[in-house]
Amino acid sequence: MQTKLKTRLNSNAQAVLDTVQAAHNHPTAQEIYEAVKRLRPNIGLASVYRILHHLVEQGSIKEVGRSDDCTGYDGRVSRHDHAICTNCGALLDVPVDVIVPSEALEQAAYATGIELGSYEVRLYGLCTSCSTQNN
Amino acid sequence: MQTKLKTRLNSNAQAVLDTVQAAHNHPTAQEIYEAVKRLRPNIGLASVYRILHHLVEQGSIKEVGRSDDCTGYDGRVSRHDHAICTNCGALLDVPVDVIVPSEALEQAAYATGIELGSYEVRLYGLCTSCSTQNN
DNA sequence: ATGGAAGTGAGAATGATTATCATTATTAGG
DNA sequence: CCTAATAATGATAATCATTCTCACTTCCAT
Repeated sequence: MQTKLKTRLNSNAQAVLDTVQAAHNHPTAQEIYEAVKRLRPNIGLASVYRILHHLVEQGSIKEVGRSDDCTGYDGRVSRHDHAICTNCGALLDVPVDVIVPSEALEQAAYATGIELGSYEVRLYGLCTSCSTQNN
Repeated sequence: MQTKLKTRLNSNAQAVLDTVQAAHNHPTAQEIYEAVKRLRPNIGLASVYRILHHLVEQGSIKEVGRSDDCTGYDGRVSRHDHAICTNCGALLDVPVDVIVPSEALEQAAYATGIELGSYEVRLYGLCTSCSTQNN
């Protein structure tokens, strides 16, 4: 059975949330663990995972898939798009909204039978450093 | 060092490619392995993984992230969009193209510094079966 | 045939994530 | 202030997809 955290965050959970929100990249659980340990040296990796799941379930943070096999976490929960480097796998936030015409969204949702909640645009290409260095 | 397969596919690689292309869902390496074993009973899981990587590198198939932690493979390599159920994690192909205005794409690419190659729209919401069963 | 390169399958190793469990904090009553 | 119920914790083991290793086979070109 899963442990059910209370609504009010305790210090460990708060430290994890702060760390994720402060991060600009999309840190892995390991990276978050290492960062949080500076504030709360006794925290265990298992707790970090537990807290991250809870925060995701709450909607306070979001999961993002990464090119390597591990999961990244994102403190930016509002709708936004991503750019993904097809060479190095970097995952970047797009700082402007990519607007998709609502008719196109509705038509696609209808065609799949899905009850549309939100959407995301993913841009694939070469990031700055990968397109610069010719390899 | 990685093994370098020749351009012409041998029987194992051909069987894997056929299986992925025949699949309508987005099968995992395990599922592909089990399906291919019916045609080539002696094939090993490691070979399936090797061949899948090779086919991806060739551009004959594509990887897709899945909600569970494993990777799915897609025989449909042309540009298309996906619908993802936020409840059960199902990943569906969108049978129509979701057109994003090219100005929006270019602006976003410029803002991130990425050299744009392609893009994908992801629709999030409840799939038919999940929205029907009220849970 | 034959020699080398490519490809193979079995099983071990890896590494992220999850489960287990005894211990410690926290809370609500009394 | 006790105290008992409950929630949370950290260490560790277990899980599971994927990758690595390596001896063995296949496949050509000579």
